Amino acid sequence: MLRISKLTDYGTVILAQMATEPSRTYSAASLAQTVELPPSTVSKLLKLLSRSGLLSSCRGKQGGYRLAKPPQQISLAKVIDVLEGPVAVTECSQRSGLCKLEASCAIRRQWQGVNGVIYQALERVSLDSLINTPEASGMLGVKI
Amino acid sequence: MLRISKLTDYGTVILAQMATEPSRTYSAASLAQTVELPPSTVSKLLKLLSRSGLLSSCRGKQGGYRLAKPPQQISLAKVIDVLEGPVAVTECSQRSGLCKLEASCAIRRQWQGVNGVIYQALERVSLDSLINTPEASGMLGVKI
DNA sequence: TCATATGGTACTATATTAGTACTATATGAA
DNA sequence: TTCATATAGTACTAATATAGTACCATATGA
Repeated sequence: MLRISKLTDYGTVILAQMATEPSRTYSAASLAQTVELPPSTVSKLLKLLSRSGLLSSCRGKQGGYRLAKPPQQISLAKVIDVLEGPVAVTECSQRSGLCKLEASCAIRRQWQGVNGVIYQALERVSLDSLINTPEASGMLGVKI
Repeated sequence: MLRISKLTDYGTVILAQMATEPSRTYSAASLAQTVELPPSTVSKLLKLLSRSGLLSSCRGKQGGYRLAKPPQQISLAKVIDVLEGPVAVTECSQRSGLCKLEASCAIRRQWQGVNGVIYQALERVSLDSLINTPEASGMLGVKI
């Protein structure tokens, strides 16, 4: 499968929505309505994104969330990192000491190479390119 | 995280080991010993790999498993596909009808593009390159 | 002062993953 | 023929991770 979690997926949908009007402030409730997800789930995600600095927030009446940076400067790699931890295709590509096979493993370095390539691909995709690249084949300049 | 499962990871370790002597027949027990994993787990993986055609098997004395194809023809993408299902970074990149947001989702096509790039990277790595490319930076011809 | 909105935390339910055990079947050699 | 060896299939349990929800605290501005 090699899948990101549903919550991370939701997070990208929410951020992409916010990127359509980057200077606007969105309440959790209104975002939940537009992206058609449970308010509690959207709220949870917005809190996480805010705490990690991807969003800025304001409480009280007229409060809400907005992008802390321009959509060009927020990558999928960063979003994944914030919502589910660093991109690590295998245990050993995150940091050493996690996998007990490490010492005898013959292919650790190779997996790290693969991980690097995948990370780069995710880093090249910004919120901006997410909403302004209608063709899937236009992503990353690669034919699929 | 964006991680493959531990079992899939183990699978690549086992297959890489088998690729060092592609024509040899390995018993589950001997493989378990060399890769330092529980025999029952190794056995489970070998059964799965055999059933899906990546390995051929022979029962009885002197029996065991061997690669069904040359190491150059077995890719990480295929191994992942066999052990945990098709590479699908998001629900919607596997096939339509899985994600309820599909109709209104603005970024589905973009995720499919990202998925395609990742799939290609995994398809370019064969068991052969896994054991014959000591430098992580040599993987896929990309600097990391 | 009060409705609105985020901040933090804790909890529960569900799903997935990992690991193990057991029985059946095939092979080859003594 | 017998028996040790080895895979085939299945089912089960335990552990972990994920998803979803609820509650109360705190800040804001009309």
